[in-house]
Amino acid sequence: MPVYLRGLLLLSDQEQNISSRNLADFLSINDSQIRKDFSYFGAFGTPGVGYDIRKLIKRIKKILNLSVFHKAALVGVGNLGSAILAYPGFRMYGFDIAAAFDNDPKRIGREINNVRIEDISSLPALRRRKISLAIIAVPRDAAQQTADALVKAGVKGILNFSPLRITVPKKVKVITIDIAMELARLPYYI
Amino acid sequence: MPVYLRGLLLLSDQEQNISSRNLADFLSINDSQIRKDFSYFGAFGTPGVGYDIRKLIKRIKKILNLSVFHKAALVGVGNLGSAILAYPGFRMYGFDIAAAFDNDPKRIGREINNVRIEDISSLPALRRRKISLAIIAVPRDAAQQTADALVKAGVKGILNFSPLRITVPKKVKVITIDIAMELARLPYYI
DNA sequence: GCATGTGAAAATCTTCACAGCA
DNA sequence: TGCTGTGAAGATTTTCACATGC
Repeated sequence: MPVYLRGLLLLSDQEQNISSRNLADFLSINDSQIRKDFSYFGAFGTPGVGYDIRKLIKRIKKILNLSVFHKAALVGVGNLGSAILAYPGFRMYGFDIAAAFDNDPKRIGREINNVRIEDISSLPALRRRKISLAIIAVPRDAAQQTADALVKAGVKGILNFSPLRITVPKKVKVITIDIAMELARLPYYI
Repeated sequence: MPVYLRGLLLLSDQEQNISSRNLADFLSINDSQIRKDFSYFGAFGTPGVGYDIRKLIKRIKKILNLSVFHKAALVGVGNLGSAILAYPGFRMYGFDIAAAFDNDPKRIGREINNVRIEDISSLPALRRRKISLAIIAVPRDAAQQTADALVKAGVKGILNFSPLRITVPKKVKVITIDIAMELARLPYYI
């Protein structure tokens, strides 16, 4: 579903409707895969016409729990963290990086993209501020303690950029992006 | 295999041997999955003992074509690109970011982590320098033209950080990391 | 006894093919 | 006619269970 959503968002300013066949071509997958996947969530399209892209986006956003705007916190405002703060791509999925934290006094108080960098000791306030998503972009040695602090602050989902395996209670969902590992997949194909 | 490699690299400074059971626990997967996967590439372990971690790492690196050191080029030295240049995690997989390119005259000539930033017009030299992997970290509007230039320069594998779908000849392998899309997967679970 | 490697079984995922609707 | 939604078939992946080797 996230992949379909991304494809549809990219297509939405070009077309009004799309068939499963055309979306499949765009995403380089099989068309009945798409129809089958959508069918698990009920009917989305019109026979003979296809899918209304804007409606479909709304529907998928609802399924993915993206129809309400979400606030996310960023922990670690080094190079990677700064890149994330400056990245404009979150908005179209219904996200806002609403808070940023670091432990470096030189960074605290600065502002990037209208977000003021706070001291990491203020993490517990996330609960009160109703921020339940976080992005970890700290050095690897600090990843686990950051995760612990986030969980304590009531965070329910974490996007983790450290290559370390972080341990959290299983009610908390972690998605890890290990850039080096992704790069390491390439030589196999060449 | 990349996931196994990462786990083993993390474990290698703690243990000498590991059983499929223990590795499975560490990675939160099923143990026969691991044995089955390894069996496709021949026998790796010793019954009654398990797997020699260092040997296993060597073996998997060979399978993934990581046993020779690879050079990679980075295109786009903004925030994200700088983070990638500064990231120390590539080395353990056998990688080196050996070149960096940008089109901003203010950045060209600077050095980050012993890599001098070159003008993007020098991309064609990648072929001569035997660099066949590249990382695209440019603004989204420049992603496709960057990919085109890389393909022309003989690059065979691309790690793409732009959310746009880039089109390349099918002999070129592209792995896309869309940070916003990954974050968008979290709210479903919470 | 302990853990691998592997056929066989079970579960899941993908594709086919077509009835039915716009 | 064109395309959806979906049972059924086919393909693949995952798990089981155990004979074999250290």
